[in-house]
Amino acid sequence: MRNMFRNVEGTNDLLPGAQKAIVRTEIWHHVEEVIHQIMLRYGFSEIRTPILEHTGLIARGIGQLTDIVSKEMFTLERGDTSYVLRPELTAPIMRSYLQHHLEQQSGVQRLYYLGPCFRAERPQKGRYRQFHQFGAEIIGTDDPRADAEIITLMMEVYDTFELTGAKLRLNTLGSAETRPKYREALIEYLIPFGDALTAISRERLSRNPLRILDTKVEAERKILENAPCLPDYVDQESLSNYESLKRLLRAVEISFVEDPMLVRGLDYYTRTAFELEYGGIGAQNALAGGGRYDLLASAIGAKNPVPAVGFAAGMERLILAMEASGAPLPTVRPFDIWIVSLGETAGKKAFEITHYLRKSGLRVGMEPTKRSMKAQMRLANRADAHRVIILAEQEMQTETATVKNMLTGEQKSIPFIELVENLTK
RNA sequence: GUGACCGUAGCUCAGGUGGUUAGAGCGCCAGGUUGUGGCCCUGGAGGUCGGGGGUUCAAGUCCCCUCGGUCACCCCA
Repeated sequence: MRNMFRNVEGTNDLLPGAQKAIVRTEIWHHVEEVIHQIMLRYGFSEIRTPILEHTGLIARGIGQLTDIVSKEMFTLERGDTSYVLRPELTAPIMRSYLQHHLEQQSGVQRLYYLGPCFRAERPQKGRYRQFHQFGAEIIGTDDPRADAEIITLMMEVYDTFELTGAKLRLNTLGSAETRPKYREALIEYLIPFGDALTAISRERLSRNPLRILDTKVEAERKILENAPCLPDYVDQESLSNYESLKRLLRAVEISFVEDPMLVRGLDYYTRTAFELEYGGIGAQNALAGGGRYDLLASAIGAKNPVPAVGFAAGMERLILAMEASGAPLPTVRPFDIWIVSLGETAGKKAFEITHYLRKSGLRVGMEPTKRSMKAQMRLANRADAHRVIILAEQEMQTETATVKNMLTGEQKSIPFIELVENLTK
């Protein structure tokens, strides 16, 4: 044990039958499958981009001064090129959209994704160095109906998993033109408090003052109660878009709370910003977040602006929340048949029968060992097999298989040639 | 990056003030049924007590260092 390698800090091995849902492969299969189905139903198509991207894309897309870029990236150098393990997927998807000229396709693009991301943060509950995000983007329109559609899609996922008690928070960040005005007003308001702010907030005051808004420090929250309100500084068009969005959400009975303090940690967001919050999965309580990012395309080199809106969600946090809330988790499909054999000739026959039963669609198990019948029966029982086929000397002589129903204990003999037909009917 | 707590069998954990061959439950394997599971009974395998150093006649137990884990700050999905 002591000298063995172990998985890298902040990463997880997913195992079959694991106790904790978050590392159990069966749960992941189920959750992924449901997400694919929902995305399909909402008219979104899957996009898969590489895990490796150029560092420059991420730095320019997400913003040089953001925490993600300034201290949380896994970068690797090779020759004189710098690569990064993607910390999120919105920038890579916009890169791919631009690179492949998806704007030339008819209509807006509805894309979704699901895959691993990497951030070099200190791991804790709900936060890992390799984690998995799924999300969706609507690229090519600034219509508030797209914003509403993204939010309804996101909510549909959590509804489907019967997760109740999540809180949707909503805000508008305004346009690229009005944001600086609010920024100045906020700085002006906060400067007199000087020492009352934490060191971190004082630092952010010059670099990224909006982030102070979602501080957890009680004293700072109190100071912020009378701070200038973001929506008051927002331009007329953003405001009317925001009103439209709220009307659309109310029309389809999506409940939300407006939170003028809500901001996002990535630079590319404008106008709509939202977050889905859930207590009970530790300090990392954001299940998903997103918003409009009309500036991203330009930031990474597009000639013309490309309006877009999307959400990103954490798989681990979703599973953690499902587990915490007692939402139903999938069970493992039991075996239809388990094959038990004694002796060499019966063993060969067992292999053959296993093969043909599997070809006919049944889930069939057997263990290629020479263990006792008792031991093999125990395995069958543990695999939750409905029926067991027993093959030993007697069966080989009569060319019939003994088939035992594990629920009733009842046994019958079935000739080898009728076996597949008999068991599949 | 900072801090707190925790590292004893595969898993969950017991092991007052340091003292003979380190324990339990679950799990695993085998036997109780010369070819039959679940329940029960019996037995067995499995541990350099995270690692290193120190104090001591004696350390799982005390001290130091180190590695690992968990949670929190921060940040965000």
